[in-house]
Amino acid sequence: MTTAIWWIRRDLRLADNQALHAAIAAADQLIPVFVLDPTILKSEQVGDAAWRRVAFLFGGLRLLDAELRARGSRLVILQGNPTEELAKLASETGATAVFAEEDPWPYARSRDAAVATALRLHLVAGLTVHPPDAVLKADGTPYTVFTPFLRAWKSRPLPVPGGLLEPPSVPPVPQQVASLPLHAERELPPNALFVPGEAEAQRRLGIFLADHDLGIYHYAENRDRPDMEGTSQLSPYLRFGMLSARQVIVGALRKADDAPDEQDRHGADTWLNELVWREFYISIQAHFPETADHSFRRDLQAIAWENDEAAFEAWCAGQTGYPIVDAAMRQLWQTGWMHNRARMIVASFLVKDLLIDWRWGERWFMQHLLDADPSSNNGGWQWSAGTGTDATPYFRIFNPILQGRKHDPEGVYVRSWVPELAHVPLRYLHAPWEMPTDLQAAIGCRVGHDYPFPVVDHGWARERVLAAYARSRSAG
DNA sequence: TTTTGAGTTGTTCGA
DNA sequence: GTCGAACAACTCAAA
Repeated sequence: MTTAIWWIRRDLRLADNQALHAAIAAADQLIPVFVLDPTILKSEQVGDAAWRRVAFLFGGLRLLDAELRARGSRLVILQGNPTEELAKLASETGATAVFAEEDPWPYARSRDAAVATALRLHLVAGLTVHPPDAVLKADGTPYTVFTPFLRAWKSRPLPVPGGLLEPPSVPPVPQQVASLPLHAERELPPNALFVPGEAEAQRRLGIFLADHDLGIYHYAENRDRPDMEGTSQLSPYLRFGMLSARQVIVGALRKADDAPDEQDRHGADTWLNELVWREFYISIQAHFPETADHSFRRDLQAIAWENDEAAFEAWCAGQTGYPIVDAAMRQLWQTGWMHNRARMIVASFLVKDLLIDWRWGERWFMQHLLDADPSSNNGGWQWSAGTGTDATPYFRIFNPILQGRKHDPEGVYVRSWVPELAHVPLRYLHAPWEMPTDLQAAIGCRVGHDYPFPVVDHGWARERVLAAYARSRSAG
């Protein structure tokens, strides 16, 4: 009788789970384990900032437990240092091996290295369709520019072994193994935007892939409109592995192949590209772990950030006086999610307009986004800051007024998240300080009283950040 | 080794 | 209001 441990980390699913399959193939008894790691939970909890993520995770774990019980198994919850907890479990049960999905996040790698010194740890691919070492340049070094990476990625055959896509039957758990209860500080409200679980993830994927005005075929036209539900909103599910990258990418490729016309195919292609961006940033993190807390570009490591605490608080609270920025930050605070276009706008605003270190924004996103993934979040912030892998021209600075007018042309997004601006005429909605004072009084929205003045003048801030970047570049 | 083409997502200004 | 050019130079990838 051999016993194996399936160590679940960010792959909360039964279908298309290569680590689970490898574990099943190796053992007669299987112990599915999730270790509540204080290092992760603590670092994510500043105040109770991460309560929503924890609640989403715990909800997902409970549902995974229910799915396992329906198959005669169950989920074992442990708490503490993973090496100690797993070693203890292995000695109690006689488990001889641990199977887990590979994760290139620097903390995950050091954690796994520690576990591997104590136990036979098998790390199995699955976080991405193509593991970081599978997409390399001809000379064996990693890509650092997206487009060539995309070409190479697409030229690789898609590994789709048969049978993996269906949930497997799971061997039983030894009787004596104890599990801790899951108590979240706060539970997700019943009307939460995101309901956890593999079944919900599959349901949402099915809806996005179906033919309708807000589906994959219209993604290319709709994706930049935060006032519409034109994106898949699958990111929290990918983050916790309630869906596999392969399930999603196979879906996108099939829809691209089946597209009735060129425009539909373009929609599916555009969405696929976004998924390849995820793979790209995971590859970057695997090969350049130092970029987790440093600019990828060395010449931009010496920027003299302003780091004004009060300005940062205004940004966090959605009180900057720029409506599109405030709408987005309040959407994040209230739902744990933010539209992708809005992420770019608030990131550009924090870094370029407020001249605040991109790491501050990165941390805020990590704490509040349900989908916060170290690789994608870091890559996105470094891209916005212009410090990342794809050198964006230094002069690409978003104008929050123009971005608002362009991407929220009817003001629906701003009005739904910034209710004090609900009655501001569209003409002034993205620059309310330009409203005549008698109009402000008439509609009950006095700028400086009911809604803040801009924390910074965009034109002035633009010159300031250009100068700060120029100084760093000439110093480096 | 050298050369060549290209690089997610913009803004501003002046005609 | 619309349109095209300027905004710099640099690094990467591949031939």
